[in-house]
Amino acid sequence: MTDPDLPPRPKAAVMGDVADLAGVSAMTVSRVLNSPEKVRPETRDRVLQAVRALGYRPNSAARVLVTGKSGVLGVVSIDTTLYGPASTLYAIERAAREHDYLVSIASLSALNRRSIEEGVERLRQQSVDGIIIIAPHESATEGLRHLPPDLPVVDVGGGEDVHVPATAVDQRAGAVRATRHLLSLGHRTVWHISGPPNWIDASGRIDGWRAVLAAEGREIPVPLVGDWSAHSGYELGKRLPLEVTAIFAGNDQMAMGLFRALRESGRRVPEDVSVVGFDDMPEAAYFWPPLTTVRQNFGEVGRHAFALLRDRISGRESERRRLVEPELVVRESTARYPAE
Amino acid sequence: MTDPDLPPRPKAAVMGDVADLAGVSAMTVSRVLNSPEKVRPETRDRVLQAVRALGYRPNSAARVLVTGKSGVLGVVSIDTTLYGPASTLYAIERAAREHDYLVSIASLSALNRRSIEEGVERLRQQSVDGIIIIAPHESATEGLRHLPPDLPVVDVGGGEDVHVPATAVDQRAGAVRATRHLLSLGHRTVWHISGPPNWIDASGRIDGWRAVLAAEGREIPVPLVGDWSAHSGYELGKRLPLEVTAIFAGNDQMAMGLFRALRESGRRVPEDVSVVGFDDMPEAAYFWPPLTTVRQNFGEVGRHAFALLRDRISGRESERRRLVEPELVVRESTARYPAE
DNA sequence: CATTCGCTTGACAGCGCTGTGAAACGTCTC
DNA sequence: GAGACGTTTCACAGCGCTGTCAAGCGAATG
Repeated sequence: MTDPDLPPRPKAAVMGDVADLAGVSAMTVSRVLNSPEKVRPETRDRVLQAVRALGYRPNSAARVLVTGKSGVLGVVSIDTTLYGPASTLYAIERAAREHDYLVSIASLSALNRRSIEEGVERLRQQSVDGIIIIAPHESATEGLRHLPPDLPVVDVGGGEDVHVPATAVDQRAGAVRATRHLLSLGHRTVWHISGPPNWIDASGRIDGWRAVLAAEGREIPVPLVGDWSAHSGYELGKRLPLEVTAIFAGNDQMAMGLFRALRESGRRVPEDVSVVGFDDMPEAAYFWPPLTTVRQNFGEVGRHAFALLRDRISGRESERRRLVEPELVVRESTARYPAE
Repeated sequence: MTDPDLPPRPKAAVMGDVADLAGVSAMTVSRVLNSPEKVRPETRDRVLQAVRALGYRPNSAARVLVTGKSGVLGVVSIDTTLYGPASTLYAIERAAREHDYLVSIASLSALNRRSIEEGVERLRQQSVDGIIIIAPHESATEGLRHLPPDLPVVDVGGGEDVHVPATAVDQRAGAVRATRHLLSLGHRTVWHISGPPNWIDASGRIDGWRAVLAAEGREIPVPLVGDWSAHSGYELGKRLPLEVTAIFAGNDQMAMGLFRALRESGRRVPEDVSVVGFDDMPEAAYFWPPLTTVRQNFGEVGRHAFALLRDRISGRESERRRLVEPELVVRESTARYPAE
């Protein structure tokens, strides 16, 4: 950091100042900073010394202006307060940092095509080198269709028909595992509390769940539609028919609300009803009872997203779509039925 | 968005192109974009039309180069996956968006002075107009001392002796309310499961809790030190002496882990033990039992932080430090003792 | 000893935008 | 009809950096 008790400070040093002090031309200073191997060691040291002496800090705007690369990437995301997006964003930021990229964020003001386009536009105006979109919602797929073709974009958690490189957790596979697990415990069928309509992961989970039930010839109950919140899990839980013995909740929060509803109606988990969640948020192991759930590796998703974007930016070819396998974590909210 | 099926596209239009098409000089185009009132309406319309026709998008780098303002602000934050930082960040981003600022993030790789300085430096290199620091940790206070003096910085949730404008939730007041609430229910004293050492909010909560007990002449138990996680709440809960009847947990997650430990040892909440949390995360109302807790309004904190930074950037004077009042939310995890 | 070669360095232009001062153009006044 | 004035527009310079191409230099070659 610069010395705090320096005199009034004339002005931040620029490349020319460094050049003068080192007795070289500006171009040489630029070279020292960008491709040091092209400068003779002694010159380089002299320049570096001048840089330190003046506390010189390259002006990124000037560099961007001439190179056209900003070293900044944008993330357009829905509510970054949600566990999934927050974790993904965090992983992206870490990966970006390792490769000397900075991350700018634009959160969505609404879930529609316009809002996505707006976010992209906002980032684009700040000349980001590329954009990652975290918006697992139908409307995003819509918005993605109308992107400027020259901008590297990577989609996270979107639908299958997205025409940009994409990565996501395999929601369907997760739902399949959850449902199979419940059936294997002896349950006749499995109910589902789903995420809200038009959310990609919500439909993926419904698909997987339904497919297993169909394949096994089980009765397929109507899914109860929640909004990801514990509150909705609670409300839907209160309306659950008495004969239900197994429930696959669309995420951990809804499972939590569900727990409370079941308890209030005198049903025990897992003795009377088994519950599986989705996400494996850090708290899931401390639910009562500890929640059996499907773990999504958001860290990996974030890292992939960044890697894909990097490939796109540098013009490299890369996979079109990369799925991350979810993992069933069995804890104590599921049990054999009927109990032995 | 630009038309996707345009021919190979010669090159993005620049201001000169717009000027030519509109039959004016570049300066006039610039004026239309920045201070439209200084341009005669007819000219303005002609320019605007040319802008649209060419899909012209101003080059921010060039603008930043000459004006020195980037319209980007940086946020240096600890783990943005935690509820508090995530919520604050989100609120900042929303406030920023409303005022046409973009937000870049730099998360901390470690909790120490170096790491903060690194984050600040990374953002500074991208010429952000100002920085908000979310790092409620002693080490941040350290790092804040060594900031470049010319950079507008606002601190969130830091200590009281920070010399930059700051905003925070009044942790002490929250702890006081939580502790008083428990005492008012008849509990002899209140135990505390605290956040980890050197976290500003952890110490604020300890202070408030201890102050109330001292003022009331109650026994002051040794605080049990956790790490904010449900896991630590659980582990500490297992070691809780039998005579404990009231606990003030440093956050909701630890309260959750604590619930499980209490339950496993056969103690009922709230009949045998009352528990108060801190944060009021959205799930707190669906704990079993629903958690009495102290609500922190992170949205307000984020908005204040942005407002303070804006004042600093524009050279306006503003408050030195602005506290947000927390609110006690009484639910069902606390009860009279002994029960009536 | 003159010539060539490879490495290192420098001068200059230009990236796209905005601030400055001055010119151009009415409009109004005497 | 000339002068004064306010408004609108323009030409030019320059923000700080990097790419290009040419010059400088010592070493190696014939």
